[in-house]
Amino acid sequence: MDEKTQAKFDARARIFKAMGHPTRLFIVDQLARDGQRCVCELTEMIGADMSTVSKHLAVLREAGIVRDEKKGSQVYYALRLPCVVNFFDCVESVIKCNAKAQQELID
Amino acid sequence: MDEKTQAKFDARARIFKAMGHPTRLFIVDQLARDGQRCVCELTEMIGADMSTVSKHLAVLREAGIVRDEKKGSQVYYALRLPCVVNFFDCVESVIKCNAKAQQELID
DNA sequence: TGGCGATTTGGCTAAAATGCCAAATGACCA
DNA sequence: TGGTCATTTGGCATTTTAGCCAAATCGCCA
Repeated sequence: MDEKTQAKFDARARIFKAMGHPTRLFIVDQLARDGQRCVCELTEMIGADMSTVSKHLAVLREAGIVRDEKKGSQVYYALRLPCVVNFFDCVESVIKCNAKAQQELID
Repeated sequence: MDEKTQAKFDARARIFKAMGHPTRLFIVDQLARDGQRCVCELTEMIGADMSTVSKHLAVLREAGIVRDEKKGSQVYYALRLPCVVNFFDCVESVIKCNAKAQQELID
């Protein structure tokens, strides 16, 4: 694999890696539904330490998946590109397909 | 986050995590193009140890993204659901959007 | 200005992911 | 059957991630 190809797949992988955590996917899902949420709202929904949620948000931000906007002392996050939601349909198909294959092993 | 929600996002995250590595994305891309490839072909394209490639393929297989088929002494891998390729369009948009934002910082 | 609430950052430990080598397994052919 | 090629598995060192606490920032209002 040449250097350019490597760089291309590195960049792509960074996006997937950023989505590859249940808490971060939950955040993406929430933002897709509600448009925007502040850190404290997300923290309450998730039920983890706020510093943990803040770090997850930083991962998403650094990957370019979300953007942040300060409003007074609060910081609101929103999806930068709504298309990331399209991922979920296919992911659900994979999960369904997995479940079906599991079932067939049992039958 | 209740237990059921947690499980749902765990399952989703597993798929993204499996795609979250440049070598594995390269494999997915190749399989999307060529339909199927054996381990030795992929190993040569990637230029890593065959055991490393085999382990990456195992990650994709366990996530349900690829399936394997033995043909004699070789093992061919293929995408289980072609829709995963749709991911790439949006990922490219995010990358383009990131590049644009970077550019604007410089200007 | 002092203090409070919201958020981020630093630091630390435990867990998971990577990638190589070496060894085991499996299929095939002489 | 012995040998060889393709693949997987085990083991190990190194790096990266995750999540908590404590401390530092930042904005705002009395």
